Amino acid sequence: MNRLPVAERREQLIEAALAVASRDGIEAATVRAVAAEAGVSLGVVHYCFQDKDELLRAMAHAITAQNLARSTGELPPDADIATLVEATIDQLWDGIRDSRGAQLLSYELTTSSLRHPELNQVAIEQYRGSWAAAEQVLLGVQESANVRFSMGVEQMARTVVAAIDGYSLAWLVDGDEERARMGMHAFGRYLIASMEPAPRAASDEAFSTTDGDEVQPA
Amino acid sequence: MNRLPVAERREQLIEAALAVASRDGIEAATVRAVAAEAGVSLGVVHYCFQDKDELLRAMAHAITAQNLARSTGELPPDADIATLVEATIDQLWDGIRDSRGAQLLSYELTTSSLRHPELNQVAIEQYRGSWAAAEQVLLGVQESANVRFSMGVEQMARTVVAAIDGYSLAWLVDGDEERARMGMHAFGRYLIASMEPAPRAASDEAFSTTDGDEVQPA
DNA sequence: GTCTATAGTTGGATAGAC
DNA sequence: GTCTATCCAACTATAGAC
Repeated sequence: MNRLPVAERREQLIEAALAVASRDGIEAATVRAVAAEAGVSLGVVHYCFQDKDELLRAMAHAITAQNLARSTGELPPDADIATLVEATIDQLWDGIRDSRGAQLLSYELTTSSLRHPELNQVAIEQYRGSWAAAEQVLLGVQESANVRFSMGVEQMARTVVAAIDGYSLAWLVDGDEERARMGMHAFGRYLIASMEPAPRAASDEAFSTTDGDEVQPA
Repeated sequence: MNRLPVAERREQLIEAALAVASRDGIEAATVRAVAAEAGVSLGVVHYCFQDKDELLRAMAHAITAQNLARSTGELPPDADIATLVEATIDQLWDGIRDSRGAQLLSYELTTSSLRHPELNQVAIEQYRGSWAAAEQVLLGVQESANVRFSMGVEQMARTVVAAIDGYSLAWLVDGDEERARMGMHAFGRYLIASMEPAPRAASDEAFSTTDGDEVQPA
C-alpha cells in the first residue's frame, strides 16, 4: 500500500524495533513482531534488512545514538562547580528514569552482544560511545571550573559510566527512584572531591593524561 | 539407565543448566540443551521440573548461593584497614574474573527476570542477597577497625554492589582485567575515605594509617 | 524411572503472485 | 515494492511404550 523508499522504510522499521524491544524486551523483538509494530508484512523486513541480526545491529546503533544525544543537554553556564555537577546528574538521571524500557534494553543488548558473535561489535560500540560522552562532559567541567581530575579524565569517565550502570541496575531491580538519585548525587560529591586545581590556566597539555590507548574490540 | 532419586536428579540438572547457561548464555539453556548436558533424555527434565521456568528459577537460586559463598572468604585477621579492604577486593575480583560466564549469566538473569513475570522474584532475590552480603562484610569492617561509614552501612553496601556491577560490566565488554582491578581498588580507597572513627571509640589506630594514598592515572 | 514419538507453537527466511 | 503462502528449524510439553 504505502510505498516508501528503502531508506525511509528502514528508519521506520528501526523505530518499530526500538519500540517493541523497549516495551517487551529484546527477545520479543522478533522479525514478525517488528513487522506488526510497523504495520508492514513480514517480507518487507527481509527486503530492507538482510537478516534479523542486521536489524538488531541497526537498532543498537539507534539506541546508542539516542543515549549520546541525551548526554549533551543544556547546562547553566555560570554556576559554581557543585551546582554544575548536580544539574548534570539530575538531567542524566531524569533521562534514565523516564526511559526505563530503553535503559533495560541497553543492558539486554550488551549481554546479547557478549554472547552472540554476530553482534560482536555492539557492546563495545555502546561503551566506547558512553565513555567518550562522559569524557567530553568531564572535559567541559575541567575547562569551565579550571580543575583537573586526579585520576585523569579517561579513567574518571569510565568510573562515571560504571557508577551510572551500577545505580541504574539497582533501580531497575528495586524501583526505588529516590535512592537511585541519592546514590548518583553521592557519587557526584565523590567526583567533586576527586578534583584538584588546574596547574596552569589555559595550558591543557602541561597536565598530560593517559590519552592514546584505545580499547581493543572483543 | 542410571536411576536416581528425584532430589539428586534435580541437583544434577541444575548443575547442567548452570554449565550450559554460563558457557553459552541464558538463551541457550533450553530444556533440550540441559537434558543433553546432563546426559538424560528430554522427558526426564519435565519429570523433575514442572516447566522450564521452574528449572530457571532453581538455577537462579543456585547461582545466587554461589555468589554469596564467594563473598565469605578468609581474610587476614589482624591487618590494618587498608590492607583488609585491598585483600577483600582482590579476593572478590579474582572470583569474578575466574568465572566470566557465570558473571555474565548473572546479568542475563537479572534482565530476563525484569522482563518475564514468571521470573519476577529472581532479580530482587539476587540483589537482596548481594546487598545483604556486602552489608555483612562492611559490618565486619566497622567492627574490626572500629570505624563507621558516614552514609550508613546499608547505603554503602548498595554503593559497593553498584560499583562492582559497573566495573564488572565494563570488564565483560572490554576485557581489560587490569583496568577493572584498578577501578575496584580506586573504589576501595573511596570506601576507606568514607569512614570516620566510631563514636566513643577506645582506639582508632587502624584509621590513622589510611590516609595518604596517591591516586595514579592509568 | 526412563525412553521414544509426537503434538503444537513460534520464528527466521524465501518464493512467487500481484 | 508489497503481499500471501510456504518451508524449515528449534523449542516446550505431553503421551504412552518399556
